[in-house]
Amino acid sequence: MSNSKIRNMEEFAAFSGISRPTVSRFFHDPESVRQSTREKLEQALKQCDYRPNIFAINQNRKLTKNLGIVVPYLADPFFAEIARRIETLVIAAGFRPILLSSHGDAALEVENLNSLRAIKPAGVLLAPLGRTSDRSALDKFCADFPTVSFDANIEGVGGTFIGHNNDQATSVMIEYLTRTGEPPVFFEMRNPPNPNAGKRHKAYMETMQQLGHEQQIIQVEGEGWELEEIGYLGAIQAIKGNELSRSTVFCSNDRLAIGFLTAAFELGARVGIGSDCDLRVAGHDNHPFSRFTCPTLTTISHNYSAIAKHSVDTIMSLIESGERGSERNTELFNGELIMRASA
Amino acid sequence: MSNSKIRNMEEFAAFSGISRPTVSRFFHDPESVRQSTREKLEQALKQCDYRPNIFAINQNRKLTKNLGIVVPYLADPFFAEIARRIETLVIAAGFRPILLSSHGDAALEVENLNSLRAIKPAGVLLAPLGRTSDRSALDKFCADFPTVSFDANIEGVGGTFIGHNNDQATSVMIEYLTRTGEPPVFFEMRNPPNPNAGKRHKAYMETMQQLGHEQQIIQVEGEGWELEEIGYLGAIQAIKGNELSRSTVFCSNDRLAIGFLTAAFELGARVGIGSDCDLRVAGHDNHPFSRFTCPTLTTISHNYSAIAKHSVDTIMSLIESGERGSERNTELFNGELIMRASA
DNA sequence: TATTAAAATTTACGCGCGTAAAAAACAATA
DNA sequence: TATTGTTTTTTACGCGCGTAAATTTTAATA
Repeated sequence: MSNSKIRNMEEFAAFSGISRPTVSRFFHDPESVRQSTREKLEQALKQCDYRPNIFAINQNRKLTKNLGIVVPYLADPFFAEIARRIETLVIAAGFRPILLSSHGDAALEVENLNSLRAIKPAGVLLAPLGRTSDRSALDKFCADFPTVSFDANIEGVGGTFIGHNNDQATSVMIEYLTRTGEPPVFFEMRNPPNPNAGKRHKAYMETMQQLGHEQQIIQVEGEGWELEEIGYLGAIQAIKGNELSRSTVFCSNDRLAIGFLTAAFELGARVGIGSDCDLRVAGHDNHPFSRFTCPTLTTISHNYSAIAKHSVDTIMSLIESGERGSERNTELFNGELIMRASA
Repeated sequence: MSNSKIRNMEEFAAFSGISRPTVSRFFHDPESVRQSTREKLEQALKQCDYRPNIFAINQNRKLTKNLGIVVPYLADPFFAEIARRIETLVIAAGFRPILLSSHGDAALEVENLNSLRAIKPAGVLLAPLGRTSDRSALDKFCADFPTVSFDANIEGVGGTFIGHNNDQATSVMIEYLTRTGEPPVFFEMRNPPNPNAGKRHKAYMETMQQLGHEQQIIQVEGEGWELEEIGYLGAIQAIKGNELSRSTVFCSNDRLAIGFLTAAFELGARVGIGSDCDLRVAGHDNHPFSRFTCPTLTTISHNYSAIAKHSVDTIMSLIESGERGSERNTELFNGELIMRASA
């Protein structure tokens, strides 16, 4: 490599012997220049490590290559996992992912969207907080930028929603639990932060009714995203207080279930599918940690890869078409029963 | 709010009745303009929602307000947790955090640093991958930007390192385990991805020798960051193969310990501190999930808040002083014993 | 009121690149 | 070789803002 004192595109153009506008086109899309020109430029690139200034690019282009990803709580491995998959796909599509977490805070969610405004994203993949979200702020944002929402569905927000089929998943789990034992009690938060909880509640009620079983719901108190702790405290109370009419428990999500297992273990209740067990506990999500609970957690998995892929594909086609995705589509992917030791 | 068709600083200056250079100074530092001027501008801001174009700002300022944060594996709740704390502090300091995860991949780590180069960060907080990192790439980066490394210490990389005192933490745990029972066997990966593992190994050897106890180390196979799985498989083998010379196990980190607990549970080995238990298992890190394992995991906690705060403080003072932090300082924070049920 | 220091304004230039229009060079046909 | 369509070059402007220098206004002091 020669002395790499190339400071801008002007100098690089001079160095490579190609005019600056052509160089500019080359960096925008290498296929848009003649092959012989492309080879010259690639050759020149090897001899000095010039990179176009990203700020100057974004300032002047109407369409940036920035793609915002907003998740409600990145410290939750579930979101970390799906964000990781999405990031990878976004990079592969030639875009720059900007990953932001709302840390469970509605004000920060709005702040994140404002941050994104400033970098003129080509599109945004948004997993909203849900109940606590500032709807009008989300609405405004979706009107200004191509947005695809995933995971949490807030009615009317965003063009397309890509998510998990809570109805199907819930009914599959109930049927499995019933066939292998008895219908479950449903264990959930009274005020869940995430909208999926409401769907699962409804699905439980309907499925149980269809199957002709009595519904029982245990709603635990607690606010925020410390779901394991909330599940733990609620389970202690439910078990100690003999609130469970049956010995099979279907938790609204895996994090609550993890807390439930901790409580059961502490109280000496044996959890598992065997006849020597006191309780069966199932979860929902296939949380990355559910493989390592004691006992391992029977759960329903999201179709992570399909949701990630479809979300990215959708936002890409929205970006290409130049639309906002005004007509509201909803695409749901079925869950998959993961049979483990806990139920 | 009046019609907010303000498109740039020029128009906003006209709207507010203040000259553009003064407006520019105001956005850079509100304290740098006279109070009466400040009030006028704040008033104007309420009537239209103008924001300076961040690309134009960064293009023209030599010093941006961008602060890069690079972690090796964001899907690990440990890093998610520390990243969350750091992000919050960075925002409070008036900087824009850019959080990047290397997803356990050395090539992506280099790619992340290149991405950061493009946005001319004022400084970077870097938790390197460790063993697999491209040292020369990291070195180059640190020479070009003020960098503070945290969590994983690669000798000679970066100016200042802020981390966890593995020596102190390890010896505290060994002493605790010994006093309440017997000295531990050490359970670790043969090829750990993270440099802390090496320090802990060394600290175990030295402390055991000092206390006059026989050292026993179990090294499990496996590559990558799926630590729970690696710990699980290794524990199955160790327990089944009767490889444990003592019944007290000190795992190199909590994620391995979580896998160990899963294995022990599956094999019917009772883990806990009581005399009716077969095994005692301790971890290291106070991983967010260690409170919810079965049994809950006795561990040594990092001083998360101190490490986060000190890392941010250090990079801020580096940025202010305009130095690269060439002299190599190392600051370690002591761990804290967290006594739970597993040991 | 005169003096002085501080703050704001005016004017003007530059950052690094996108992009449009016209002219020139090139490649592929007839 | 002439013709035609494609690619590149030349020229020129603009994006939105930082920033420097000189000037004017304002506020604080004597």
